[in-house]
Order: sequence, then structure tokens, then C-alpha cells
Amino acid sequence: MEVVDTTFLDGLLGYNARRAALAVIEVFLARMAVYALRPVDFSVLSLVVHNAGITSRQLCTTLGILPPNLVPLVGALERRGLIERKPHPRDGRATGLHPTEAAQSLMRKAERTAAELEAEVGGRLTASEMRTLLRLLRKVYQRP
Amino acid sequence: MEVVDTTFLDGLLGYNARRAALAVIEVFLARMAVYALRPVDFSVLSLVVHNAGITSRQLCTTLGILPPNLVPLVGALERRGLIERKPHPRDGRATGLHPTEAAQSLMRKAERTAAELEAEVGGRLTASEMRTLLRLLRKVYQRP
DNA sequence: TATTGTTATACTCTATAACTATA
DNA sequence: TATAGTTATAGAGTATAACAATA
Repeated sequence: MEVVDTTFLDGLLGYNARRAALAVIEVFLARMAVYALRPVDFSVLSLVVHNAGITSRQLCTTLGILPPNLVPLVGALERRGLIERKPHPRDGRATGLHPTEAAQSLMRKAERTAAELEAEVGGRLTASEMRTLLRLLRKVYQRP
Repeated sequence: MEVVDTTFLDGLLGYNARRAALAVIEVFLARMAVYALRPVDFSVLSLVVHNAGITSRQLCTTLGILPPNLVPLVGALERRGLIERKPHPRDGRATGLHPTEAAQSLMRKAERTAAELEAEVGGRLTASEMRTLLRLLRKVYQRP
């Protein structure tokens, strides 16, 4: 096939960040299939495990998910026996989300797999380059 | 609101790349609204302008779009008088996509705006950091 | 009056199967 | 037989409006 000139797009941060994200997510989907966890499930469950009692509102704010879209997501994780809802100790409107033992066991394995696949995808980057990349990406999306 | 521990997610390339891409795309959508160009329209039109006669197949391969999803996209740009279809000189199955004068005029402005908003979004990065970031992102998604 | 969680719903994006015309 | 382009359609992801319960 003839060569396509992508010079202009190659200089755009949005274009490259999206392509890189999709490349990583593609590998993520394949490697996490054994746990039946999509990226969004993994993110939610990781936050619940590391922040027992976190509320739906906190999950939405942290992950950029709209509240109506989180409802079926948490519902599915609850039906899988990975999340338990308990009344919030200080706010009667809110519900605290807690990881079950099964969730903690699952996420120990899933987080190890995530670390492995990251190393695999970033295999052509040195450890120093990876640290730099993560730092610069955060600088882009973390509004001061 | 109480602080949420995001330590684990913060170390993941996929998570950070996606957040950064979404942050840039958000600004892109706002600034490109005057041209009525979404990111995908911009990408397609940019490639057509810089590769007159490019085929749908080449666009799909380059941008990671599935052929059935490109059809209405190119159709809309054609109806807006930005793309013209001409028979491919050497392959009767294919169609060459060509930019109209209107498209070239529009993209001169749109590409200038894109460069501006990139500088705006990456405002907290030095020019050197931006070059490094783009290089490392390409290294992630360009399979050798 | 504002916020948490929820329902219903619409819209966009992405994916799959199958067809035609040409190579 | 394989490829370029297309149609129809299904599924996933994302968005807004409106409501009940509580602050």
C-alpha cells in the first residue's frame, strides 16, 4: 500500500495520546478477560479495594463517570459478589461501597496482571522513560 | 470531600493516557465547534488534504476506523462540499478522495487552531517536554 | 435549597455479518 | 479467491432530564 503522509497528525498530542491509550486498552481487554474485568470495572474495583467505604459520588468524580452510568456498573459488581453496600456512617443519603473478600482476592491477581501487561506494552520504553511519560501525562490532565 | 487513594491507577499507562487524551479532546471539541469538526472529521480531512486521492481503505488503516463506520463520515463531508470522489487511476474497485478548495481553506484555519489549542492544553509543559511526550507516546502504539 | 442515588431515555461510537463490484 | 466499498444492524459507551430521600 502506498505510504500515507501523517506528518500533521503526528504532531498532535490529542491524536497520539488517544492512539497510545487505545493500544494499551486493547492489550488490557485481552489480558483481563480471564477476570471478566473491563478497564472501567478494574478502575472502580481498584478504588473500592483501596478505599473501602467510598461512595458512588466519589467514584464518579475520581474516574470522570456520570452518576447514571455508574449505577448498572456497581450493580453488576454487587451481583457478582465483589461489592457490598453499607449505610454511610455520617451521611444518610450516601452508600458506602465495600470490597468483599472475593474482590480483594481477585484484585490482588488482577493488579499483578495489570502491572505485567503494562511492562509488556511499554516494553520498548526504559523504566526511566516510563516514569517520564506518566509524569507528563498527568501534567496534561491534572488541572491545577 | 474526603481524599481518594488513586495510587495504583496513577501508575498505569493506560489510565493516564486515556485521561490525558480525554482532556485534550474536550478542549478540541470546544475550539473546533466553529468549524463543525469533531476529532474524527478533523483527522480524516487532514489526511485527505495532505494525501489527495487517498482511498477509504487507507483512511481506515491509518486511523483505526472500521470501513462500515467511515462510510457515513465521508458521505457527510462530501455533502458539505469538502470532499470529492474520483475514480482511482489504477484500481477500479477503489475511489480516490480529494479535498475541495473549500476543504483546503477550512483546514488551513482548522490546523492553525489545532496547533494553538495544543499549545494551550500543553501550556504547563515546556517545548522540550512536549517533544518528549509525543515521542514516548508514539513508541507505545507504533508496533515495530 | 443543594446533594446522593436512581430511572428512563437518547445519542454517539464501535463492532459484525453480508452483499456488490472489481482485482 | 481476495479486496474495496457499502448496507443493515447490534452492542457499548456517554449524555441529559427528572425524581425520591436526605442534608
